[in-house]
Amino acid sequence: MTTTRHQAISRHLRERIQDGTYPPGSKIPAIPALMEEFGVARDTVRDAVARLANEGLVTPLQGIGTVVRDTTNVEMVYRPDRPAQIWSAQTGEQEDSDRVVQAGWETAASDITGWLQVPDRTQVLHRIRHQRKGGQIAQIHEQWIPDHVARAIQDATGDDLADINRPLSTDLFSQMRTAGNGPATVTETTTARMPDPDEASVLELPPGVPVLVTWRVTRNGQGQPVETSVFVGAADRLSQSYTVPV
Amino acid sequence: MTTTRHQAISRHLRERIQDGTYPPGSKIPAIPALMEEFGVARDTVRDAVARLANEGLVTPLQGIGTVVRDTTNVEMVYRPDRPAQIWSAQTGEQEDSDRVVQAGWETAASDITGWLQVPDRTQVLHRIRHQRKGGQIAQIHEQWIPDHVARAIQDATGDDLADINRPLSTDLFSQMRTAGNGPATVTETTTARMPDPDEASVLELPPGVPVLVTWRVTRNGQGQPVETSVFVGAADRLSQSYTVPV
DNA sequence: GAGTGGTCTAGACCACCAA
DNA sequence: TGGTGGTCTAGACCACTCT
Repeated sequence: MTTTRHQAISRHLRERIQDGTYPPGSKIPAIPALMEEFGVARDTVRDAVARLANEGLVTPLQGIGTVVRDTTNVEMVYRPDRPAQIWSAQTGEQEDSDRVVQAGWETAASDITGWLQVPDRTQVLHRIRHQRKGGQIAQIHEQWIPDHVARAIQDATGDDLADINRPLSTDLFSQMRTAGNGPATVTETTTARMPDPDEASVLELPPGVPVLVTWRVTRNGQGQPVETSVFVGAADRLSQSYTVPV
Repeated sequence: MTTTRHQAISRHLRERIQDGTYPPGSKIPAIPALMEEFGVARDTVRDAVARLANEGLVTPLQGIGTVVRDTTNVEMVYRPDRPAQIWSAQTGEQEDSDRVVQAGWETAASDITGWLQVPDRTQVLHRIRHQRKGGQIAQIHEQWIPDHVARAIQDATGDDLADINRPLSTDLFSQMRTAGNGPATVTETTTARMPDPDEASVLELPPGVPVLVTWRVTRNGQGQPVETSVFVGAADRLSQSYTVPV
C-alpha cells in the first residue's frame, strides 16, 4: 500500500477543501506553487488535480485557476405526479423554459417498441425537448408516442405534434385525456452514469459531474403504455423526489 | 475549435467501442501500439485513455490491458414500497446479504434533526448497513432513528437495535408497526455524484462510475418522521424504480 | 505582459500479471 | 520473462484571462 506522490497531493488538497481551507468558489494554489510546495514536476501536480476534478470537487479553468465547486446547490426537484408543472424549486417556481428541438415520425427501435408494447417497426412520434433552468439546459427529454395515440391527440386537439415551432395549446398529458388516452400511472426507473461528450456539451457539465438517467413509461387506465421517455439530467442541478405509501 | 491529439485518439477509440469493433470485455490496443499508430508520446495516449476511463467506457488494468466495460448490466431494482424485500432483480430474487457494520446512539447533526423534526442535539440511533449483491457491496445504507422511536421498538420487541452482532427478529418497518409507529409514507429524493475515495473503495467502483445518492424520510400516519436514511449505491449495478399515479 | 491551466515530448523506472 | 499499465521528470510551447 505505497502512496504515490500525486495521491498524497490530491489527498492533501481534498482535506483542505473538506475542512474549509479552500471554500466553494475559491481557488486552490496554482500549479507552479504546488510544484514548489511538494517538489514535484508539473504533470505530477496535474495528475493530482485531475483526480479532484473527476471527483467533482474542483473545476480547472484555463487562464483563471482551479476553482472549488459548490456541491450543495441541488435545488431543483422533479416530481412525476405533476406533469403540467414538471419542475419546481422548493419555492414552487416554474421552470425557466422548455423547447422542443426535434420532432417527427420514425420507425421505432426494438427497445422502444418493447416499452410501448407495440409491434416491431411500428411508426412512433419522436420528440426531443431541452428543459432549461437558470439559462442552462438542465435536462434532455426524449419522448416516444405510439402512432395511434399521437394521431388521436392531433385529431382531438388540432395541434401538430411534429411541428417544433408551434407550441402545444396545453400540456401533453392534458391532451391525452382529451383524446381518451388519459395517463393513469407512470413508472420511472433511475440510474446514473458519466455523460458522453455530446451530453456534457449540451448540459454544460464540468468534469466530474454525472448525469441522472430516468426511463419513464406512462400507462392509461387499462394499463396500456401511451408514452415512454428518457430523461438525461445534470446531476449537479437536479434531484428527483417521490413520495409513496408503504 | 482545434482538436488536440489526445482528443482525436479518444474520439477514435470511443467510436470503435460504440460501433462494436471493441466489444464489452475485449481490450483496446496497448499503449505502445497506440503510440506507434498515432505517432505520439506515451502520456498523450494515457490522457486519451484516461478520458475514456472517466466516461466509464473502459477500465485500465495493470498487467492486463485496458478492457471495455459492459454498461448494459444494471439489473438490480430498488423499490421503496417493499421494505421487507428491499431489492429484487427482475426475477424477484432476494438480495444476497445485508450486514449492519455500525450501530449506536449519538447526538444528531443539524441536518439530521431537521429531517427528523426533532430538537437540536437530540440523541438518535445511528446504523450503517452494507447491502451486498453478487459478492460486492452494492449500497451503503446509513440510517437515523429518533430516540423515542428506537426505545419504543426495543421495549416492544426485546431486540437491541445497537447490537450489530445480533440480527433483528423481523425487519425494522414491521418492528415499528409493532411499536405503534407504523410507517405510512416514504419520501425519497435522489441525485448522483462521483464517489469519494472511501466510497469507491467500499463499493469497488472502477473509475468513471458515479454513485446514486438517495435521502429517505419515513413518516407515520400522523405525518411525523420515524426514520431517515441516506443510501449511497453503485450506479453501474443499481437502479431505482417507482410507480406512481398521475 | 504576467499568470493561469492545457498539451506534448523522450526517456526512465516501478508494479503487476500471465505464460 | 516479456508485456501491460502507473508514476514521474525537466523542459517546451500553446491558449486563455485579467490587468
